[in-house]
Amino acid sequence: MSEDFSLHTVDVALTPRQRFEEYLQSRSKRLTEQRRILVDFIFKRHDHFDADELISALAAESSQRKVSRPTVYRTLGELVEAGMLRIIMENEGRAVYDHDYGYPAHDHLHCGECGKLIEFHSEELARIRDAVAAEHGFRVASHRLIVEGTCKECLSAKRRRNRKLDRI
Amino acid sequence: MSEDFSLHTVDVALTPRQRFEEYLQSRSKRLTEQRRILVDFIFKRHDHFDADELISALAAESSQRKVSRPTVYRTLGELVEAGMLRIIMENEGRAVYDHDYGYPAHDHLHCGECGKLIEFHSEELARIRDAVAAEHGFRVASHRLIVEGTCKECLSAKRRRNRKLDRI
DNA sequence: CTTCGTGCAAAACCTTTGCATTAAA
DNA sequence: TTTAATGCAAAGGTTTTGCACGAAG
Repeated sequence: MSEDFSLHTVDVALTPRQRFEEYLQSRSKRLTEQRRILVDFIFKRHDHFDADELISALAAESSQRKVSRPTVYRTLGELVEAGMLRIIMENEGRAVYDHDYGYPAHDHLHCGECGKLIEFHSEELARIRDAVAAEHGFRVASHRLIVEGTCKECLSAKRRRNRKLDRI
Repeated sequence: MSEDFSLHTVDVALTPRQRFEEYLQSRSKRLTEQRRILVDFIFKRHDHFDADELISALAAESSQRKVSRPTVYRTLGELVEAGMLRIIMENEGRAVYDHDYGYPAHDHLHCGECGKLIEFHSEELARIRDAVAAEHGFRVASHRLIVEGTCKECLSAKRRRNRKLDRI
């Protein structure tokens, strides 16, 4: 049983880089320059991204030495294994990654008009999830919830358009 | 506003094939032999599948005339557009489809050990989803929730293995 | 030194598309 | 008879892999 909680009892005071180092050491993997660049870059700010966006953004930072595409993919996989990133959805065939470390658990509202992702957190949701799982004797590791729809801004824009049409 | 409810007020008494015919007619599309084979085959029983499994299963039914791979993909897209199928997850790069017609709304527990998908329904969940969306002025179209973890059977198997190890 | 990681190019893989042919309506 | 749909083959686009070289421990 104890190993099942180990993922959740990591020291949250560690920086992402330190956390990643810890993971790498535990697997006898090496902290290379490329992995260092990537973990620092990815956790510099909180946002959602896909592999291509990451590679472009990295290339834009001329100060950074470039990291090859295969290495980016390999490192993304390691960060997911380490529990530091998670894939929240597939957008047009590309996996969209989200921070899963140093940031509170959350889910997303996804606007189908503008593509925006709005984060929210609900304790109640976790409670229901656990209750349902318990009914089935299922042990929860995590969950992924995306609510599809239209955001406030796009709804307003639509209403404006409709009002205009009404007047014609 | 009225158009926003139209998707939910379709006549549920229609068979999947009839429902699909209705959709096709509304778009001036034709009810071809291939589309008939596919809609009948897919809705013959309720389960989750990916394009490849569907093609194999169809090929196994020697009685059925075969449908080409591109046509299968095209028809799956149409059934999704018609609101009769939905993609619940990506499994190893392949889109996993689930019935979204003639079957009550539901979400899934996904066992990471055996890959099983367990369905459940929760009114409370929909309530929370709507409350959160309302807080953000977001209009909900649908949602996708997957709870990852380990199912009862795989937990038992694991416990058996552990007990054995303990005795050594 | 030994082993692991990187970069390059090529491959793998699911899904989509162009086009000539076939079949709905 | 007109227009949409199919099947084939080939292309698309993301992600993965084989392998020789380079770097970490």
